[in-house]
Amino acid sequence: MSQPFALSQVDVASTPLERFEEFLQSRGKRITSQKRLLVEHVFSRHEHFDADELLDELRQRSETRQRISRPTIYRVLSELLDAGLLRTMELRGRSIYEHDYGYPQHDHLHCQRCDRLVEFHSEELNRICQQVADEHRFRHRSHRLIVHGICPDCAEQPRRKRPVDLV
Amino acid sequence: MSQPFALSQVDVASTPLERFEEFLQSRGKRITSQKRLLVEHVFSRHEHFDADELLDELRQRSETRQRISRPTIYRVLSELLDAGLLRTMELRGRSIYEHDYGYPQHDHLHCQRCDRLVEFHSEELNRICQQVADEHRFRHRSHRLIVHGICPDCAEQPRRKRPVDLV
DNA sequence: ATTTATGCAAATCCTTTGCAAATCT
DNA sequence: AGATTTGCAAAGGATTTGCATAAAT
Repeated sequence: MSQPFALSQVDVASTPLERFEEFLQSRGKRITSQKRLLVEHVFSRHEHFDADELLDELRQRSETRQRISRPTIYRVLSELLDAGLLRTMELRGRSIYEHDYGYPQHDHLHCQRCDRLVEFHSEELNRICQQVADEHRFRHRSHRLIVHGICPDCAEQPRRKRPVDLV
Repeated sequence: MSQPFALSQVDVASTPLERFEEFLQSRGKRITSQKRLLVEHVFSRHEHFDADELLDELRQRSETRQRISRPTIYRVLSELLDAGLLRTMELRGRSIYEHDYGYPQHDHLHCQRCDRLVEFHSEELNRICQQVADEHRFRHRSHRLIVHGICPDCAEQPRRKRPVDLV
């Protein structure tokens, strides 16, 4: 859970799974069916999710009768963070994960009513972060901005309670 | 834990405690010695803190042999959030609280090595948040930006582990 | 007198860990 | 074979809740 992983310039891994396998190899870690299953599932859609949702979804995929346990979910997620394939943020006391490989840096709008997450990108914001860090002589590594508010849908139909999914 | 609290235009409460008392009254809640103690302690310094630190500190203030229990800490903190006197953010899986009354809106630089928090203010950032919300037709309520990096001190003495306090 | 708040103990929720058995390389 | 990984059960840490008692209005 620490050192950044630098891809060697020679081999350019293309799929998340390939990249993950390289990462594992470089660390002397092993590739298992659970890890493959999890990575393939996670990168088959571009959605935000938490550990519980992942666990449920993987258990429903009966095709693979390969069950994956909760501890393993957490262990693999942690490796994926180390590998730079996923990013995480805390929302309502739980960790929310999202792709960090092959997707541009972005931040989020969060609907306080239905929990919806909408992504946005702002170069101007990146500039500000860098500038603020410089001013305080911080070495800038990353940032997280969440704009909290009410989404258009919820603004219309007032007061329903978190009806849907994390998009 | 919800409705924004609007101060009536007539009486302008000045101290946090006064404002809290007004809030409590408006909700038919009661003012107790524990609440007073907690509010006075919290607003006697302008620092970030978590529930545990607060509990320890209040227990050391032996002047008041009024002990305050952990559940009560959490209950009062929650009221203070509702009252708009405190704001909170999640850091390393725990809630960090800070003043939200009498202090200008600001965001934070966070040192990933020693956990130090440094505040900064940026009008430009506020503008961007408003603009992004508008673009997505969100009703903007608030935002949270944390710039993660390494503070100047930690950059010098590499690799020591979270030596200090949350400033 | 009534109603809300407190403190205790226990429960919850999310996440992590110890350990023996199973799986990679 | 030898090392890592898994799954299970149980532990952990932060926060919340049920309930009887204490305190506020």
